[in-house]
Amino acid sequence: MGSREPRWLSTTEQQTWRAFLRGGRQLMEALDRDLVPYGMCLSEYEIISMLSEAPDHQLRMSELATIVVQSRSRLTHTATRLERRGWVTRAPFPGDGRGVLLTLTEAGLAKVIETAPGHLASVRARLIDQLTPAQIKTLGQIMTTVSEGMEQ
Amino acid sequence: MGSREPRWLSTTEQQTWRAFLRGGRQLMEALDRDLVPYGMCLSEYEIISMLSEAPDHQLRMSELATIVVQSRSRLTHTATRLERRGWVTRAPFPGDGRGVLLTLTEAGLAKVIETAPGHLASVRARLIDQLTPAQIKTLGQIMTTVSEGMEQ
DNA sequence: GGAACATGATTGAAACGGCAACTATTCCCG
DNA sequence: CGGGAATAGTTGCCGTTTCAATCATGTTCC
Repeated sequence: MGSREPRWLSTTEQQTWRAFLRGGRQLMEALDRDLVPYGMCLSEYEIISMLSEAPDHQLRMSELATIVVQSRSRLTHTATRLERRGWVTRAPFPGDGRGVLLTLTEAGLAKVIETAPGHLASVRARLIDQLTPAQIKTLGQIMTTVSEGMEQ
Repeated sequence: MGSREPRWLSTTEQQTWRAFLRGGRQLMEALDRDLVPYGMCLSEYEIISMLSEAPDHQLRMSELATIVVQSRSRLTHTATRLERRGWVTRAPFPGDGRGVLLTLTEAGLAKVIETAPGHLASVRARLIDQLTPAQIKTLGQIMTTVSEGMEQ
């Protein structure tokens, strides 16, 4: 039944898709590079940054994994590394013996505070300040749509 | 001189940035997952796909690395893997003894042709078909701007 | 209550990617 | 022309990520 010929992308669609791929890769790479002087990469910063905003600076592993879009296994490994650096600690999750609560330490919070301005400047320079307010708003709508279309 | 207080992101700016991070990660992850049945990941598909569009199905390593935004080292490793699967071959680059020309094999081309429709459907379902034509156009402009701001 | 199933997290091994060192070639310029 | 600098690519090592298997706890339902 379904046509065997796929619906190819129009010129505009293809340009958009290619620009998204290339631009996205370049952006992530640059943000990672900008974090090297602080001794971490973006995915690690995301973790301690999310923790710093959470109530009591703590989140359950599974919830955190969902927020930062990482596999449970990856978060386990990364959390172990962050723990070794003294930025987070593990504790049993109250009320559910399966859960683990990840908590930001004083040193971890200090690291977030130290890193945030530089990272923020990086995001501004490479993304936000390159766009008009209208583009920023549209980009937010687009990526929210994409994201929502992906949750299950 | 420069203010010590950074210019924080406005609510809209922050929402956009977070949605971009999350949505981008989710999208890339989904596209990778959709390629598993074909025995490759997105970054590998990009390589053989670009080769399939190039004159004589061949490109110089350095040029290809720039196009797909991968480090030379990474491309070397990946090319070796693709070579082992019989999808590409290496040859000296004519006219420049330092260069290496990567060529798509018959089998490699067949693999691209086999994979393209499914991958295309994936990009459509998860990104393109979720957006209005106006959004698609704007997204293209945005990501082109971001990309151009990053060259050099 | 307990068997079957689902969920949360960890583990170890293998695959992948980044970095720095290295080789080979080409370019630049006196 | 020749020596130093730049460019292209590879290599080995090591840190990171994935994958499948595992363990522990929770939930469901007869």
